[in-house]
Amino acid sequence: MNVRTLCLGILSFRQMTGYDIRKLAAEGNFSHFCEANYGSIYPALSQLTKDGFVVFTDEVIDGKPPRKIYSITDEGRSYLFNTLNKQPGPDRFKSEFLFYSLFQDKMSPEDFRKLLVRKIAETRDTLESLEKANDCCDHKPSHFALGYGVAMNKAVLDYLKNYLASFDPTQVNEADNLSNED
Amino acid sequence: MNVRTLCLGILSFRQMTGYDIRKLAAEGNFSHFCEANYGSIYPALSQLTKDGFVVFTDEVIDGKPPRKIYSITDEGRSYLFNTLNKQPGPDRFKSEFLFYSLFQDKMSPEDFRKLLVRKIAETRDTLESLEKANDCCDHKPSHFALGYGVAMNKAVLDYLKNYLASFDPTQVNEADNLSNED
DNA sequence: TAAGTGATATATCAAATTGATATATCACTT
DNA sequence: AAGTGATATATCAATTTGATATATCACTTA
Repeated sequence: MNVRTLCLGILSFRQMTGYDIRKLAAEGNFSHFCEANYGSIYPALSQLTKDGFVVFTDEVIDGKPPRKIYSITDEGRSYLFNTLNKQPGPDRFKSEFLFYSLFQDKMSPEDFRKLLVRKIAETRDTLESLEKANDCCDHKPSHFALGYGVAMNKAVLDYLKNYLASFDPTQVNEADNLSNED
Repeated sequence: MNVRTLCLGILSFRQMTGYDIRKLAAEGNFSHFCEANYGSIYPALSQLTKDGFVVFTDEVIDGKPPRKIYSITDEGRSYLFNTLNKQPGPDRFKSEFLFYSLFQDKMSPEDFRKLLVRKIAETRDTLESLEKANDCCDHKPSHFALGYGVAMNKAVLDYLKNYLASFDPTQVNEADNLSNED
């Protein structure tokens, strides 16, 4: 699935700017199962416009910077649902943290413990953000995806906490004082 | 983390060919937390050779196709461990399946059920492969990474099974007859 | 024994994507 | 008045993907 389909999918919910799409796809709760940046979103929107799958209106309000508000067309909608009839590709999971963990025995125990503590804090933040989104959101299909993320991150958090406990039983709650924003 | 660091890390365990690296990084149990293809691995190995971080010997055995066997150098090792001292980037998770699931209410229940059943089979296969690798492997740090994958996939499998049950209680075990290889 | 299939192995390349950066306006605080 | 951070569009080098080309070897099958 490419960024064009991603944009089309997001625009099928409501019209918005490229900036909005990027926020959903790189920071918002969409970002937990897809990703995209300006460098791929803006070209994708140009291509989709050329193909007639989206249209945009130039919003020029005096005293405000101009925006392009994109909406999906009927052709875009049928192209999207056609794509959705194909088999989805496999999930992709990449973890630099796990790669680092392979060299655990080449680091000082102290360094690896720090890595663990940081990861626990990061996972807890992700989990909280997903749970919060799940509470707020009233779009039923989104609950399924958010719940998937919650289940996954809960399992990971448990796993990491147990490992930290076995690693150094006195320090289990240190991650409580660390936020992702550091 | 780029493919150069990935290659360096893999070569720090033992010398091997580009083909071997690709197998580990795209099909083997490494593939569960990092990914790479020929198109990035071979250029990476060229660059690493130019930088003096790896060296290769041309293995020319008569009656066998020639191979380039890459090994990490001392400079490569210190460059690697230097990289490993930096903070790892966040985990990345992308799921075309979850993106599709957002349009659940735009599909027939039958189509979405098929998607679910397939995903359950896929997850079960991944889980089995990780558990098997965990049993065979005697490299301690790898157990941590494999266990992480096991925990994650177990949670996902449970979640999907429960959802399928609530979706259609009579069909929970249908996924048992489906393998990933279809 | 000849043909075919699948694994091993290196390599390249167009297309897609990332990650960073440039530019500019607006809202808000200091 | 200056500075910070959010909004917004856009571009681009570097990286990566995904596909393909080429060739050999091991194995099975006809």
